[in-house]
Amino acid sequence: MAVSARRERERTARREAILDAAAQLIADVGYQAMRMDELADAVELSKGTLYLYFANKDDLCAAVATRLLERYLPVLEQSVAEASSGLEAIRRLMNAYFDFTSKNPHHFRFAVAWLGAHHRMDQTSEAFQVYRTRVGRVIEHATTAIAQGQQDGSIRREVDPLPQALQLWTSMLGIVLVTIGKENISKRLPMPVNLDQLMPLHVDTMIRALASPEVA
Amino acid sequence: MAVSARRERERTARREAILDAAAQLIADVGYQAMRMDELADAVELSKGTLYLYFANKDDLCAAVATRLLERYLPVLEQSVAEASSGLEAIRRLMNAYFDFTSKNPHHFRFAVAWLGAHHRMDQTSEAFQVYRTRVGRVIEHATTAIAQGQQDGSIRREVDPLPQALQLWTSMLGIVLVTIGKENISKRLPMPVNLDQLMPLHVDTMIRALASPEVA
DNA sequence: GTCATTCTTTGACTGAGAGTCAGTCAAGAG
DNA sequence: CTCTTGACTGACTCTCAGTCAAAGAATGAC
Repeated sequence: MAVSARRERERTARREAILDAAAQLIADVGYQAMRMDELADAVELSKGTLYLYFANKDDLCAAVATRLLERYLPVLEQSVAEASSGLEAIRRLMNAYFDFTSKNPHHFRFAVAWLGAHHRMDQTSEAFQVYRTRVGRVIEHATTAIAQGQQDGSIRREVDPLPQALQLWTSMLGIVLVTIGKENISKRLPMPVNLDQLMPLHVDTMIRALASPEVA
Repeated sequence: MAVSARRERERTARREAILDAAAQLIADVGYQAMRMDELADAVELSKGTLYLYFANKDDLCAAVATRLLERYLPVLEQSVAEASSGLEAIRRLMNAYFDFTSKNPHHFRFAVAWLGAHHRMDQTSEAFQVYRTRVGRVIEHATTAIAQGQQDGSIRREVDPLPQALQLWTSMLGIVLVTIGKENISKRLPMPVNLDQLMPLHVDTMIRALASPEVA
C-alpha cells in the first residue's frame, strides 16, 4: 500500500509548513505573543488542524526551538573542532552560543521559560524529550572541551568537567537573558550602563577562572 | 480636616492588607498562577477594588517584590559589613543573595520575567521605578565591594568595578533560576546531575576569577 | 460508477482569567 | 434633610488556548 507512505509524507510536509510559519511568527513577535489563530491563518489551515499536529502551543514551540537548535548544532561543533586547545574550545563554544542566542532571542526566551516553568509545561511530550537531548548535546560539548583542556594543560586539573560545564552553561543563561534585552534592561536599571560589554566580559571572566596557572 | 488624614491612613492600611495577601498567595502558587479573583477573595474585597490600588497585576506583583527585597536589603548589607576583605564581601554578598532567592523563589521568578519581558510590562509605573532602585542598591553593594577589594589587595586591579558587578549579578540570575527549579530541571536534562553543587561552585568560580594572584 | 468506510479538516464554541465601568452606599458638609 | 464625594461592587467584556460534532475528501469493494 503506497498510500500510507504518501500520507505519511504529506503529514510531515504539513507539519514542516506549520513549523516554518510558526518560526517566522515567533521570530517577529515572540512565542508568547504568537497566537494560534494567527498561525492558523498564516498556514491557511484552521486552528483545529494545528492541534492535530501538536498537542498544544508549548509543544509546538518546543518543536520550533528544537529545529532551530538542531540546525545550529553543526556551527557549535565546528567552532569546537577548530580550537587549538580545550580552553580555546570553551571560549569558542561560549561565543558561538552567544551568537546563536543573539540571532534567535525568542528561541532563547522560550528556553528560559521552559527551564523556569513551575508546573505547566508537559515535560513528557515527545517534543520536549527531543529538545532536552539537544540541550544535552551542548552541555556534552562543553564537558568534553573541559576534559580535553585538562589533557592539554590549558585548564586546571582540579575542576570537575560535568559540574563545571553546567556552571558555565547556567551562568550564561543570565548573561544572555540580559544581553538580548539590553535596550529595555538598561532603561530598567537605575545606573547608566553599557550592556554590550557583558558578554565578552563574562567569557573573559570564565576563561580566567578555568585557565591553569601556567597559562594565565 | 482630620478626615482626609484618616482616609489616607486607611488607604495605606488597605494597600498593605492587599500586599500581605498577595505575598502569601504568590509564595504558595507563584505570581503567574495567582489569580486576581482569588486575591480579591482572600482580602475580602471585590476584584474591582484591587484595581483602585494597583494599575494591573504586574504592578501589584512589582509592589510585592519591592517590599520583599526591601526587607531583605539589611541582611545583604549586614553580610557585606561583616566581611574581612572586599573579596570576602563579594563571597558573602553572593551567598546572601542566593539565600534570599532560595527562600523566595517566586519573587525571583518575577524578577526574571520582569527582566525578560519584551514589551508588556509598563516600566513607567511607580511600582517599577521603586523596584528598579532596589535592584540598583544590590548592584551598588557589589560595585563597592569590588572597589574595596582592590584597595585591600584581595581583588585584581585590572577589573572595572561596575561592569564586573553587573557580570556577577547577571551570571547569578541563570544559576539561581536553575537552582530554584532544580527538581524539575534535573528531570529535564538528559544526564544525571546534582544541581545542589551549582551555587557553591559558581561562587568559587567567580571568586577565583576576581582574586588577585598573590591571594590565589 | 456507486456507495460505505475511514481519515482529515473545520470553525463555532467553551472556559479561564485579566481588566472595566455604571451603579450602590456610607460618611461628611451645608 | 439633601447633596457631594469617594470607596467599593460584581456583572460584564475581551482575548485567547484548546475542543468537538459535523462536514468533506479520499479510498477501496463490488
